[in-house]
Amino acid sequence: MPKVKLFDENRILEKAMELFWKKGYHATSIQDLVNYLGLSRSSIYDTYGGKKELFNKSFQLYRNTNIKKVTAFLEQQSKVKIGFKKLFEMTIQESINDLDKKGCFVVNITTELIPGDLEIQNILKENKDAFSSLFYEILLKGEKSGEIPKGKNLKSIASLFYTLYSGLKVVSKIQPNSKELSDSISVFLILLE
Amino acid sequence: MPKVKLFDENRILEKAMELFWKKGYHATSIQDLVNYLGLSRSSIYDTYGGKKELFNKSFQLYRNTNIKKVTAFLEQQSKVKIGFKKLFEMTIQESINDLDKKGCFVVNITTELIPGDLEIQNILKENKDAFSSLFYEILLKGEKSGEIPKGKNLKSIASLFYTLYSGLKVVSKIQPNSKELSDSISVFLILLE
DNA sequence: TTACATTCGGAATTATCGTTCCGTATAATA
DNA sequence: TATTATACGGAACGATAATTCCGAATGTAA
Repeated sequence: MPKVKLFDENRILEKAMELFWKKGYHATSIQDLVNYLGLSRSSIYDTYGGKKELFNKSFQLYRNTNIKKVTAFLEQQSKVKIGFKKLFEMTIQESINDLDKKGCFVVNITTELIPGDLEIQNILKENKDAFSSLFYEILLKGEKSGEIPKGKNLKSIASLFYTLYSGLKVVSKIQPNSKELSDSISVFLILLE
Repeated sequence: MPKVKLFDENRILEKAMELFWKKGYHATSIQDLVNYLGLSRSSIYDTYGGKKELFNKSFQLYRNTNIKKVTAFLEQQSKVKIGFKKLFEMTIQESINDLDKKGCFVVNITTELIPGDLEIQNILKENKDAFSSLFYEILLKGEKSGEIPKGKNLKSIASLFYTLYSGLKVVSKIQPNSKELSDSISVFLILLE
């Protein structure tokens, strides 16, 4: 009967995610994965399929984790505007703490695999829509509660949030400067006043 | 005495720039370059050094072209706020026209080669500073002329412009939507009012 | 204890990578 | 016209890519 797996499939998937996140898809070789995961080639192929399959699973894990994290964070905030402010401040702080300068896995993959990978492109579209919708719902809540003045184009602001978030994650790779980024966010959030 | 070069070194450099721009650094092989440039391996190596050297020269050409283009564009505008609006609209239109979905070479390389390439990281920092300074000078001009109300944090707005531009170039790769992006920019530019 | 399905590590395989080398073709000079 | 430095194309090179294969190790069920 089958010998039981000697490693935790999900724990290993997390590690694969870290490596693809840091190095990107093309620059990560199977040898890199063997070294980093501590698994042999055959175990990787037997368990996950191949490089692309392992990548897809890692990337899915990242997206699932992220949308859940952000959703939970925003929904537990009592004040909408402060919630978004905290979210952006958190994003900045994460970039500063990330000595590896990994940036955002989604942003990195957007620029690396488009054009050329239509499957990923569709996934990225879904991901963007999920975040835009989340932002929009929260903004709407703020409008209804009177926190955000009526008459604002909330759809555009939601879209703008995603765009700005992506930009932050690019710029943070170059040299994350806490004051510069925080001040920018403060200026930006005047749009909700 | 030396046979004269049969190809235009700069024209070939432009083509190399196109290919690295579209495919990124790692995903572009020498064979890809041989096919796309119409040159043999030895000609590439004799003329440009190697893959990295050719890439560096291509990337430099892109940055030089871009900063000059944007500088000239903004300086020839009589009205500062309309100038920025036109600049962003132009950026959106370029993304829509770009069926290759190349995005921005600088943004693509930022996410692909950081972390891992300190030389490029420094170049990217210089490039960001050049654009931020340009934006700031133009904003200052608008403030002095009375077009932009006094009391705004122009340094932060300049930095925000660069961040937003980067975000636009990421999001545009997924699915450039003229109305969605234009509306976002309109909302964003309320910050100058 | 025995049987055996499955995991594992590492060698083997095939393809492609970046780079170098070399014989031939070329065109400006003497 | 003869000379010759250089550009050129393509073969060759060693390194590394992704993937497959296989024998030894493993641990559960009979």
